[in-house]
Amino acid sequence: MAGLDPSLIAGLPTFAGLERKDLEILLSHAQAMRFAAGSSVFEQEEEARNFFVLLDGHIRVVRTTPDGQQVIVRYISEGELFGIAAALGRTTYPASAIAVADCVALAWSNAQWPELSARFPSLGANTYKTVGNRLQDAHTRVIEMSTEQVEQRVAHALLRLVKQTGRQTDDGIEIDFPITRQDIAEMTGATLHTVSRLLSAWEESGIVKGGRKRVVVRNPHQLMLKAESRNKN
Amino acid sequence: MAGLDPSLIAGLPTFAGLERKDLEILLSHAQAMRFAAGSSVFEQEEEARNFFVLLDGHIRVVRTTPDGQQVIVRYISEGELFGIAAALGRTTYPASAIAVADCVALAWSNAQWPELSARFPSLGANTYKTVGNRLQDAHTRVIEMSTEQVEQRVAHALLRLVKQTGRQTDDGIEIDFPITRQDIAEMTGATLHTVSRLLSAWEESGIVKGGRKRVVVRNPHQLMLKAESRNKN
DNA sequence: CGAGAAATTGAAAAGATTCAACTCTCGTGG
DNA sequence: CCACGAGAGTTGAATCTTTTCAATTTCTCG
Repeated sequence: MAGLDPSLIAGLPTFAGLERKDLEILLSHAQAMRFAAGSSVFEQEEEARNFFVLLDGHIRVVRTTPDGQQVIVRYISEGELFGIAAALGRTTYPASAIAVADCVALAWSNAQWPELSARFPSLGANTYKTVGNRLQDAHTRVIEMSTEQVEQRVAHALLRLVKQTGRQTDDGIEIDFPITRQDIAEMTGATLHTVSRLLSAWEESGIVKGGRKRVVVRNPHQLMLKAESRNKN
Repeated sequence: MAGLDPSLIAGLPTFAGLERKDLEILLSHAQAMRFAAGSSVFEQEEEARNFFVLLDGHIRVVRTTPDGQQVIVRYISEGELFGIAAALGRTTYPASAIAVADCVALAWSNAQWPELSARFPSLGANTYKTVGNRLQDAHTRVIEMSTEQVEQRVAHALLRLVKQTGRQTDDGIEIDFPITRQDIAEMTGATLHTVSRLLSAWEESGIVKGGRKRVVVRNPHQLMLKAESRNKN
């Protein structure tokens, strides 16, 4: 048993305020796991056994309605916590998590949460701060869906993705994982048709560049304008 | 200083698992406050000084967009926590809270949260469970807004209000505080016109009974049908 | 190279909003 | 005590955004 290296997680906000020694203790309880692109990390309604930190890759969190419609709750990127049902007193996962690229994650048993969070108060504080941000995000999304048109919502969603996972390329900033029009539709409460039309129009005016499962934002500033004003530009 | 009676809060889920003695300690740190109907408890963006438990009355939590549009985040009823920014590491309130009826609440200083939650672990656990439920609620709302039509969303919103604050009357179950069509619109991302038309239609078929700032649900079962199926009944 | 997934795009239809006018209700002040 | 005025609610008609339906095209991966 070689043990995991503390440098893996030392820089992450989740573990801010912890000593090197604490990190080693934490890691001694963790298990590294790999997930191939397209595979499921956990399923909605399943009994929550673990909580995770994503070390590499991208994960899509999806909730499915009783009648089979899917809504993308969020994308998780490197360094983020996910599957933290335990910290919120839940025994099942409220959504499914699917690897959209090959992923590496650290997993802790949920049974250890009370002990770990008590032993390392900053871990608890950091986690709850994350929860607070997610609650905030969810409300922001409710508000966007209430007050904005599809065009603005799609623009906002792209901007968020770019901010979260954008990778600079010659063409502009590319979203760093495969994403379909259907995915964007499921993030924004639109249909893939409407999203496709919007992206086509934006490509026309040089704001974005599309591709199969690819989106590159060439002109973030113009996209921001689309996101802000309810008037057509 | 007479001190507050533990029986005030003894039955509330938030304080489950605490001894009478603990409750007394907690109450010794709390301050009772009254808010007249229509008055503000705290404002969005304001520095978060306190967190609260509502003992009596009803509170509307509202977020306002930069361009002045309002969205109702939730209604708080008797026994519920609100303004719990501190537990999530926030220093400002993310929304405003307005008393929709005369209210009595207990307030604790946010500065005391770390101490209190450390001293009474079940208080912490209960609080985070509440947070988990609210996160869940917010996601549910995102999903509703993504996948449902206005009619279904309004039906769901009414059913939730009835469940949360319904009061049995001769006519049916009445929502226990003054609520306008505009309010319902702000909860569902619709316009007051559409809400008014829906309620008129439902009144026609005997499902609800309206009034100035009043809604009575006469036939919850039929309303559930409206909430479920995307087909017109 | 072929097949299936992903994307595009036109046309028709539907749902909800916007605009506008009008009515009702209730609390207040003369 | 009653009238009045503002807030709340209703409803028709026009308009607009988005969806739905349908037909094609394009891509890429095995």
